[in-house]
Amino acid sequence: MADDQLSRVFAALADPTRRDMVARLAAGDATVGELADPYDVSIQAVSKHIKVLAEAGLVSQTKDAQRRPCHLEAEVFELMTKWIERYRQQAQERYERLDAVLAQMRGDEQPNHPHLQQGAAS
Amino acid sequence: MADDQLSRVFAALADPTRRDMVARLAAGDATVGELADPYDVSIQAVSKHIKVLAEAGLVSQTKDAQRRPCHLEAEVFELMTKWIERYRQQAQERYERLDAVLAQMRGDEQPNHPHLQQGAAS
DNA sequence: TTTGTCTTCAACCATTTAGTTGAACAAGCC
DNA sequence: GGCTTGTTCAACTAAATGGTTGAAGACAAA
Repeated sequence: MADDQLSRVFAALADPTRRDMVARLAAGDATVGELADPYDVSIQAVSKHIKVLAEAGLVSQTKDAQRRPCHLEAEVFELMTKWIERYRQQAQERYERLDAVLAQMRGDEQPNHPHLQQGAAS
Repeated sequence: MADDQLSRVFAALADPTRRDMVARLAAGDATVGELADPYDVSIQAVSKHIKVLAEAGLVSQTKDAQRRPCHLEAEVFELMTKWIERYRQQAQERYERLDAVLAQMRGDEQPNHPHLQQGAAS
């Protein structure tokens, strides 16, 4: 997998177990053991999942005696939404532009949107 | 990998090459060959990437003679943003609640943390 | 019909991933 | 000190991923 953060975040959330853990953590911090409880896999496996989430910057861990409470880091979500929004919006605009062109082709002669340009991507 | 759509979408976007293709497609439809052009990998590899994006519902392909123009399907983005927003918001609220509790424990009149700028607790 | 272009399929290889078990480490409890 | 609890590390396995090359399918052009 690629080593940039966005890739790590998307990859981390591509696993339903890990998304589930994020959901759990959104409701409140939890230790590794507490997080592992609902699942039918070894605690080591859960520990690995948490490591993946942590390396993506989605959770942080602190120390409490032997325990390692996990905390959701919500800021990273913005990294994703920003990326998503950029292209969602761009696609939306393009769609609307196409719509205008279709309207024009349908015969109305408003000379308003003369340029349907498919430039190279950035 | 898990077989639910959300997993497929996240997994598809975990690859920078595929994110790049999405960016390209947001600017306009493109054939497989056109998409492959900027990259240093075989056209078959690109074809596979497109297949992954298509199976995630991010891209659709139509027919134009031998060509297979790819089109970005922006609706799927909403599936992601919905999931993300849910937990981002939840975590944010929890954070603010915690903040209020801390303020209360401090016994006092300063409702805000220094690092929590917005959302005056009321 | 033959040839060339665009794309996908199939088989293969190297690397990564998600899981396992067993051992180790660290801190509280007796 | 010696046990118990919570977590991680290490080594291993099976499956998935991203890449390759070669062949084949589908269509256009000659």
